[in-house]
Amino acid sequence: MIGVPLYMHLANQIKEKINHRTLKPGDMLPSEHELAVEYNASRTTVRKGLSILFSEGFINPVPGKGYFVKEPEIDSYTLYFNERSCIENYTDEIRLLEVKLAPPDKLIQQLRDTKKSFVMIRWLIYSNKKPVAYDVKYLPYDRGKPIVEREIHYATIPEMVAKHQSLFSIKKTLRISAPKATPELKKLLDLGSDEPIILVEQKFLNAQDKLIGFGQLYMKGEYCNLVAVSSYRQTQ
Amino acid sequence: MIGVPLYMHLANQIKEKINHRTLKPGDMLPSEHELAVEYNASRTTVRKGLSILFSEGFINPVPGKGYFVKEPEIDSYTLYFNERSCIENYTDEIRLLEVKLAPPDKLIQQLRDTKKSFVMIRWLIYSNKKPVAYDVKYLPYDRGKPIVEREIHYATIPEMVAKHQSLFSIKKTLRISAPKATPELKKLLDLGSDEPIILVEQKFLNAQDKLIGFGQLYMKGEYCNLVAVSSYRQTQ
DNA sequence: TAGTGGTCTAGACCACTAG
DNA sequence: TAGTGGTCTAGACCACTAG
Repeated sequence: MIGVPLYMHLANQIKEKINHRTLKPGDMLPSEHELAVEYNASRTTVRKGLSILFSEGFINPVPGKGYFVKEPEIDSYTLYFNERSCIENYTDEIRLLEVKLAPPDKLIQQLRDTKKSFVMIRWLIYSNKKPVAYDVKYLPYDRGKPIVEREIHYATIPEMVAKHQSLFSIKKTLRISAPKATPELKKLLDLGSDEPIILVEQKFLNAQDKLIGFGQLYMKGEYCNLVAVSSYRQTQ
Repeated sequence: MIGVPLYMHLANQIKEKINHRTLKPGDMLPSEHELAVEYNASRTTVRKGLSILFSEGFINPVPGKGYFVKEPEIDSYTLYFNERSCIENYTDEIRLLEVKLAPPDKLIQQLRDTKKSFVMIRWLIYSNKKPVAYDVKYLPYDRGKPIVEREIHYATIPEMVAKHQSLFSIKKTLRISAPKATPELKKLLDLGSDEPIILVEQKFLNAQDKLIGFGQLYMKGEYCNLVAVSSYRQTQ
């Protein structure tokens, strides 16, 4: 145990007790004072160890009472997604279909809470000369700023808005579904009759709740890679 | 600003500077000492504020150098999933199809790193008297423990293993795909010719990397609800 | 060598809880 | 009233960085 700080040692020991069910959800931990005596540590050091367990979701402090073991967050997963990594391994070409002012779509009407104009950009993504995904993005259109740059390289929505926008404190939503293919989509992706597609819709709001980007990525089922893993809250 | 602790005030101010791009990714923050002078606070209090910004993913400390603003984690989402909430709103009945020892499936062979036996449990989930989802679960089979209890109520994998297992420090994986429907599936779910399905596969490993549960949930596309949101690391 | 963050102590005062 | 966690201070000693 050389080199392990005292607060980390304390955190690990308690974590192990929780994993081994010596401490169960709802149980109260020894008080900060008791732990300080047990580990021959100052109260400050004990608190540092406990704050780790708190930030990793193991315990909850209740002022005036004590620390309690939480219920584990079993339903929570972390999903990493962007338009490129979701299909990139398979692609060999990306073709820009169109850049234009967003049409008065039903969908876009709903999204447009501001009076801002939006640009619609459509791409087709190819693998082995065959289309495998169809990407539609809607981005706010500023008169002053040119949209030509957006035509040059394929990019994710965050990459496209990064120049005018901080990407901290952004609210994101991602919706995954398997819609029936429309005739247009069947033509674009050259779909077989039974061929399933996955649709991933992205929505980005800034800290002031203004829409800064919306995207729809339609992928042939077999080219789509969506994996989520344990929410791993590690402090160290 | 009454009632806001000093460390929180400091954290909020710096957070705002990062959001407003006064501080940009890669920039170095003032040193702990400088911040202590600026906020008329002790170094301990400054460190507490900075530790919040660290745990929320805004900054990274580099020993001997200083604190640096991180790149925002734009691709990371939080997804809440369990078998019930993903379709529950639509269901009116859940029928147990079968409980038996897991067959020597290709799939199961791969998963079985241990010599343990597995039970297979199959369910059909109905809405409006029509099947909308098909659920297959594989759970470790202990000779000593009865599996009858597993037949009675429909439950999620974590709920089923919770009695013999701590749910802390579990490794979970979730894979989302849209496979072509097999003839068996078409029959079970009474699928139309073009009707898309979504498959969510869950895998649970315990802290010792032993498989403690595997599940496949096939849903009719229109009954499936999969939404992920910003990974919101809030300390307060 | 001066400056940085990392660990740790021993204390103070506070609001809240529960008998 | 005794015990709990929450906030905060002023200090010590350390390893590491970079000129």
